[in-house]
Amino acid sequence: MFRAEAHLDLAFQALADPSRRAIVDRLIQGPASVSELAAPLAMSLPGVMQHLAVLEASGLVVSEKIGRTRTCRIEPKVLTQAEQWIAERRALWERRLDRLGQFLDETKDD
Amino acid sequence: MFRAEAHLDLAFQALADPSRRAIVDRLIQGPASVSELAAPLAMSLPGVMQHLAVLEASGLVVSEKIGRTRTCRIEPKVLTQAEQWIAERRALWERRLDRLGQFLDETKDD
DNA sequence: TAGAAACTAAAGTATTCGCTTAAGTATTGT
DNA sequence: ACAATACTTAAGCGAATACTTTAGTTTCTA
Repeated sequence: MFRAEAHLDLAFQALADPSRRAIVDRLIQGPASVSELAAPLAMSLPGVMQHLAVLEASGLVVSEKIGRTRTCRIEPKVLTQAEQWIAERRALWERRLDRLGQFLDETKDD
Repeated sequence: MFRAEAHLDLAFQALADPSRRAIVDRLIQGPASVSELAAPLAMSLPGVMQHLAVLEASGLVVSEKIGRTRTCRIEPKVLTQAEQWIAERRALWERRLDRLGQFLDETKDD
């Protein structure tokens, strides 16, 4: 059974962890190696690798290995999809509030 | 130890589950009781309650019990904060691409 | 006032998550 | 060739998740 929104599960799940958001933050500045990403995190290298695996599975990050170093970079498409899911809901919510306010205005003289 | 971004952990974590996103989707249309939220979900009522607890803990949803029914509604503030976290990163990424393109333009005549 | 309705609390379970340490495998510099 | 560098794999472990069933409590309604 396939769900169309399954990629949003992975994206939001990936963003739910502060270490992974820190990695995204770093990669926003530009590509980085695994060790560069690991340096500021109080964690073993395999721990960082596992976070990277989650980020890659979600499509937020892509990487390529050249020689002995793997270079990671942001793939903004999924970031945009997650943003849009929220933006659409917020827009719907605001539109509903508008209709509600309009209704109250129209019926306030009774 | 308190982290300023801890509420983002909870917000993204809450949004990472399809049942919880379905609840948010429903509440965007307007307030609903627990049973109304549970009806479309293939899950026991306590299961739905647990999802609601996660949503309330994240601040995405608030609820109030009147008589024997609890009415839930969306609280859009946290939704907006999550959206903004992503929007800021995407903006930074695009700004970086712009600078990169500009640099390449300025140095292309060699 | 008895019973149905709407939720709530508690406990159990299988799976997943976020780490760890230990032991690899390639690549690269001397 | 040898050692250092940069990652990778595997296994293990405690805590958190996502449910379940069972057994309540409170509040309405006939």
